[in-house]
Amino acid sequence: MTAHLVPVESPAALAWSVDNCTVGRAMAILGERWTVVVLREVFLGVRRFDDIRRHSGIPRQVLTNRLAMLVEQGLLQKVPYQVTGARSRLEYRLTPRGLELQPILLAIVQWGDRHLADPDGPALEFVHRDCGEPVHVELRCSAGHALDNPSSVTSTPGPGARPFSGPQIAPQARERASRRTK
Amino acid sequence: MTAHLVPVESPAALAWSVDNCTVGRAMAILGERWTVVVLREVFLGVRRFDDIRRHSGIPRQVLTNRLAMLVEQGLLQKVPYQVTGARSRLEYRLTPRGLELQPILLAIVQWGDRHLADPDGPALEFVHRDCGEPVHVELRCSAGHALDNPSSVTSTPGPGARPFSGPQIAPQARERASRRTK
DNA sequence: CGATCTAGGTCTCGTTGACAGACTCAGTCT
DNA sequence: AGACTGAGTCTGTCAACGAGACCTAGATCG
Repeated sequence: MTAHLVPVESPAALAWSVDNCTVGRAMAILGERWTVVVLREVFLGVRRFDDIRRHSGIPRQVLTNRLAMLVEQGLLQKVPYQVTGARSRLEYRLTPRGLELQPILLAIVQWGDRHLADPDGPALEFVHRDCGEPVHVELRCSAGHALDNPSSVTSTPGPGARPFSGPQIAPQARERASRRTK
Repeated sequence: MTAHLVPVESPAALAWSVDNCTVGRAMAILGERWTVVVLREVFLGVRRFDDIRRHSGIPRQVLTNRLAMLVEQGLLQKVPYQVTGARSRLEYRLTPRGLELQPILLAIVQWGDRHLADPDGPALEFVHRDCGEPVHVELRCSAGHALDNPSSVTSTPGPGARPFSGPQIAPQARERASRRTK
């Protein structure tokens, strides 16, 4: 009889499928090494290809890909601009959908500044345009309560929840028919 | 004289180096395809290797790597557990540093639910443990003002700011030196 | 006893993505 | 005409991803 070291409960979340959880989908967009850095640049007002590239150090090809992907996903749009005495070119601006990423970006900045900043502090601060005070992200429920510690948040299945029907991976001996497309 | 199509201002952010901006560093951790999905699982209470793998569909090798990286970065820690009649094993739990990622995760969920959810709605909802009301992320400045639209946030150089000293990319001159060897 | 199950991994290998460096192209400036 | 500039494309190398098979220690079953 072995005494267990921590109480063993089976997490309720395991009963629910997660294959339509939007975290996975969002991270399919945001979860590439440079995507969020590109967005940071655009939020900072750096909107032109070479400006972004020089300012952030992203390789050309990668920047091309990321920008195209972000346009395709509807987070950025191309807007023509023209400096006097040059031909018209395109710059990248946030769409409304892209603007709504701001809380994500600020949450990342907030965490990064707290845990990854240089000893002399963060390079960049985000402030309220009206009063100049620094901005932070906070959690609040619809009843208006501020949620200050992480454990006061819990999760429940939402309207789109589906029961978790075993491993949708490979049940180990699935018919080995369809894979060979070579 | 060519009239320009949009007002052309040089963004102030270009004057400041961004190479110690914490967004880049944070994304070096979070900006891998599956990292945030792993974190979601752990936040949901799914803490064991195979549970995470089956529940989320992450490939084994990738999960191994992500977990090791997250432990190394101090976001997760290994805690031994034991189900009765089995040997002691390890599960992964959030460290305090990891728990502080919750706003990021919730900001992603919030954006994803709004823009990427199935028509029947999100699969998962996060609620206040005490009152059951859904949780959302909001921006607020230190003076207590709620910031509801993205343009009321602006950025200024912070204490660690350094002036931007040209392209730290390739200082290579544009000389057509050598023929390409095919 | 040997066979089997299970959790948590490795190993191998083909595909995709990151990245650097060179080349292109259209319009402008000298 | 020649050089410059912004925004790319092309090419080749190398790391990361992803699928599937294999491995291992302890528990259990026949």
